[in-house]
Amino acid sequence: MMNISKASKAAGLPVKTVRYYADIGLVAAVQRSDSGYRLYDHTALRKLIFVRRARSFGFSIQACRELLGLYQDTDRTSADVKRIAKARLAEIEQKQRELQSLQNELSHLVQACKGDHRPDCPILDYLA
Amino acid sequence: MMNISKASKAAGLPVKTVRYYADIGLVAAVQRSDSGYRLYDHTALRKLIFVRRARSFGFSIQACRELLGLYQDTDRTSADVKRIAKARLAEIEQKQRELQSLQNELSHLVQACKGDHRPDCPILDYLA
DNA sequence: GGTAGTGTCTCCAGTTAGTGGAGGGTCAAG
DNA sequence: CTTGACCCTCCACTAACTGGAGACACTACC
Repeated sequence: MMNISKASKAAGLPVKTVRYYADIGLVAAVQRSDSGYRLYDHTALRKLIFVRRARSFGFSIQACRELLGLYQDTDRTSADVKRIAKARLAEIEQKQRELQSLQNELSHLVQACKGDHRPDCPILDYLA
Repeated sequence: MMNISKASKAAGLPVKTVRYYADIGLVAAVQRSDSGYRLYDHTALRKLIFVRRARSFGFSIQACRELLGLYQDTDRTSADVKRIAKARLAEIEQKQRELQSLQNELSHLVQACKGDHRPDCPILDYLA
């Protein structure tokens, strides 16, 4: 069991955000210490990490709830799990394609630049 | 020249958002019609598309301003352009790595599921 | 020329997902 | 037993939209 700052460091999230996720019932602390401190275990930590990654790609809190639900709701049929996961996977793949094209555009920009002290950069005409 | 709804459709953004970007001076309309309608051209459209993609990967409006600035500020030295673009490129590459690992996790989930009507799914124990 | 329907305008209020800070209790070291 | 780092709650604020009201504009058909 670890307290909130250790969990937040390990998850790569601000303490404030971890507390917020607990408040809205997204990732609850496993329990409270006698003095009221939130306590997290390995499982809760994994959920925090999962949420951080999912959030960083624009999945909404609601979508994160659904994704976490995949792991937890034992009343769901296997087919339900698969359907939801597949839909998200398609979104991820779409994001990956768009990210690739963003990367291409920027790396083209970087390579086209001589990187010297003159203000001319071939790409400056690109949108002109 | 096209009006706002045509530009927004072509850019894949809601009209409201395009108007918002104009309001905050991120992507201005090229001009107004006699009746006050915002008018966009090909260049403005490219900017809208660029912003949509950048935003969808968590670049802030401020970061988008900087990225668009790369193309437009002819007072910038080539070295400045390169430095800023490189920093963003590193961020993009980091996002791509994280996206990959998110995809792995989900596609593992999908493949582990038989997709039948029973509630058991091998992954349900993953976080239990 | 009139009017229905859609598009556009501004302005203001609400939402999502946090973030900052005040005010106050807790714990471990010296 | 005090000092510094940590934790708590609560409330206000921010970023980036999003929805809706009220009003003007444009197209198209009668």
